[in-house]
Amino acid sequence: MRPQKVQDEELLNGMMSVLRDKGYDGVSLNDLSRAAGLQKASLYHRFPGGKKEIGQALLAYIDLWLETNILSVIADETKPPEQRLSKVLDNINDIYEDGNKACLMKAVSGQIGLDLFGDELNSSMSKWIKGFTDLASAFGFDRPYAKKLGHQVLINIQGALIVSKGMDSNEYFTATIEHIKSLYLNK
Amino acid sequence: MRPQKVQDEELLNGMMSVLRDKGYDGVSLNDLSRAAGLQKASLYHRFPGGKKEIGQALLAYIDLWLETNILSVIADETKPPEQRLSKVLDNINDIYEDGNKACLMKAVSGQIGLDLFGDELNSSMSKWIKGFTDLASAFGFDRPYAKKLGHQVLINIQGALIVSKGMDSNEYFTATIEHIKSLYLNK
DNA sequence: GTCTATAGCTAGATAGAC
DNA sequence: GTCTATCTAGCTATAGAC
Repeated sequence: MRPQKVQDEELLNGMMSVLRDKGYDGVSLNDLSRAAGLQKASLYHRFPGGKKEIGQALLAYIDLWLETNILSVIADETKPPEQRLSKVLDNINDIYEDGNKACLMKAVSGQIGLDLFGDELNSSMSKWIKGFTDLASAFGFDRPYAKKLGHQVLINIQGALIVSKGMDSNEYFTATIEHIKSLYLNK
Repeated sequence: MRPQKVQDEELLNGMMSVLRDKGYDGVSLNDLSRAAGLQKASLYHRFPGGKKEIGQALLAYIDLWLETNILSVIADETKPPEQRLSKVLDNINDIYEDGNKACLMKAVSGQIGLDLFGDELNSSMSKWIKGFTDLASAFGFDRPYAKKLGHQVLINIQGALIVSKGMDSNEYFTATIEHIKSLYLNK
């Protein structure tokens, strides 16, 4: 077996970046190939299903990030809820590079992306919402209000990323993270 | 002068719909041509600059909608602020079809769209924010809080549209419109 | 497993008839 | 002003050498 020139993680990270920047429709296999450090034909060896399979792999990769950096942190009942909130918001700042980097979910939310990845997108969003709903419950909010908070976290983050891009300033994202924190802390 | 087969408004409305659905990168001139009811070459007669000029025309068309249906409503001091709020939220529900239709600003918020239309996008978003900031001032909120509300309206609408698409349910959008209303009314 | 080369197609854009 | 026909470049995807 000839060894892989580029390991899975490095390859996925490179392609993830360019897919988030350009969106599923805007990114080409040449873009992905360059970002991965492999020729197009080699990408097809790793992902026989082509562009669609690459999209699925990246959505699965983000889903793993979500489980590790959001859901498992929230579910860790050995830590106080304030500490869990602080940690997940730090992780969110990291992955979105303080608001300068777009979200993969947005990148696949066009008509074609919904056709190809609708189920995966729905699943990831449901997990975000459920996680932040559970966190609100851990803070002691009643169930209806906890659900409202869960929705609002995802909505605010997605909206703040779009507005930060459009206004060419991450102040909107930064303020939104603080706003989310205050929603949980100001009882 | 041979008469136009399709009038400007009809043509722009058709192209606007498909551009919002597919995004700037995802929409083709064939798509736009079909939606406009004109052949590709005829589109180039109307818009010599091609796809880019069509994007600019549609952004200008939305800007006109924004002035008419949001900004001028908010600026109408002959009506009480509660009535202006109610009217602009109705108009927002209309243009986004109760959360089932994507936003043009999101459709051009990818890397290529930002390159081509960054200034126009920034200008439109600034107007949204300023409008809803002014509306908050009319409700009597102090300036810092009014600015915060202005940001939050745009962020919440953009986020709610993405989440509604991803979750395949407009309940998030509908709840967000109600949430925005409550932010202004609950002093 | 990776590569070069290329097939087959569709994209955006243009030429020229009417 | 609109149309059919076409150009070139880029796209996704594949073939086959190493």
